[in-house]
Amino acid sequence: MDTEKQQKIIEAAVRLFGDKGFDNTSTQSISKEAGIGTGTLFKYYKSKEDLILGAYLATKLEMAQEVKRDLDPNLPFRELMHHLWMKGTAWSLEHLPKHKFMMQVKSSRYSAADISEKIQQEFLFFLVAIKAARDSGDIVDAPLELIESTFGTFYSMTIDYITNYNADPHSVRDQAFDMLMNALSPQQQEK
Amino acid sequence: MDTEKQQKIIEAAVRLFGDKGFDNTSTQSISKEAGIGTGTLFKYYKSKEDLILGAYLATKLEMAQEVKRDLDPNLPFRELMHHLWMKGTAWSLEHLPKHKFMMQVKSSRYSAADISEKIQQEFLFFLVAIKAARDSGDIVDAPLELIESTFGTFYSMTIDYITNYNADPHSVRDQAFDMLMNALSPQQQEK
DNA sequence: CTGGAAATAGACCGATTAGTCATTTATAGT
DNA sequence: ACTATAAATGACTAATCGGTCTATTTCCAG
Repeated sequence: MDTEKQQKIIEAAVRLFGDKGFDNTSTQSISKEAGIGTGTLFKYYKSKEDLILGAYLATKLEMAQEVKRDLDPNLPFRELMHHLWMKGTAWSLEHLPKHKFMMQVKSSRYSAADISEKIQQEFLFFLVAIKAARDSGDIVDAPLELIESTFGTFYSMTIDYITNYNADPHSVRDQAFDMLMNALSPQQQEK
Repeated sequence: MDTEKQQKIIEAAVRLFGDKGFDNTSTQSISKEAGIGTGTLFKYYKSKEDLILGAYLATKLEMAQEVKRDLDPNLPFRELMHHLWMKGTAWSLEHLPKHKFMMQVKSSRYSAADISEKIQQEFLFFLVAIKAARDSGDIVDAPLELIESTFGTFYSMTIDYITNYNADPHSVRDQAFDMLMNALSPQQQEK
């Protein structure tokens, strides 16, 4: 197996998938873009679904690595989130096709237990930090997964907004982060 | 043109699309589900894309009507949002296939200027209310469309969370609303 | 240089699709 | 009852798809 060729395949697939969607991207066009034969593609990935999930895992790991660089997991919650937010938005805006591709996979019917698990592993520290912050009353007392989803939806909304409206990345990124932190702030006892 | 038959088509299309996605739903299966011939479908909608957009508009208008029932547009911002939130979540949870279908259209390549405009018209009061609240300092001073997107993403996240985790709709709906209002609250001058 | 194994290519296959069109069926006016 | 018009039908078509298979090229050990 030629890992360099495999890299070419993934790059081509992510680019085309991200651009035109899974169902409008034929395996033929991917192999052509990667500069290989149709049959060769299926030696590396036994099906289109396999390719999608393989590319997803590779891309997600690539992003995770970048986002976790120089990260001190013992930082206070807000600083930890801020680090992830800044590194994450920068990476996504620099690699928009990859970002779009990953968003597509998330909202698609494609998923595989082993891949989801590997990714969850990679972001385990994130869940742990949320739990710690919640238990110590630093953030809202809501289900962990709801808090996680809030982060995720805010994140993709922000990237979408910046790209769709050609908005200034810095100001939107900062403002959205403040809004996110407000959303997660402990609810005041009211009325 | 038989509007009753058209209704049947839309219902069948929304159900199937919402369930299996556009690209895994053939026009044949839609016409079969609607109890009509393949050719008839294309008398009512000149293409599959036309059908998708037509069904989208019809479903969106149906939801808008329900959500705006008994709505006093002069309510204070928070109460107005609360009304929309309660009516909206109730409708979406009662009509999950329709909700899923609309989410799919939003994140798809399908869009048409005239349809987007009609829908925008229908929710104009919403933008106006946001603008008024922002101008009077009741909520965060952010771009209108960013505030609107925040509402939208919170909304779909909440529906997704409730359905995916079989969570208690009432408590999640209420908690998410509080988080949303916190996100939109005016940022305090800091540091 | 040689031979055999591994990697590659792309023509090809069966299946499926959106959309068409000749034909049949229903409707309505006289 | 008859005819003209409109509506409905589903077999059909051309194109495209994911995936296979065999002929060919590449590679390297001896």
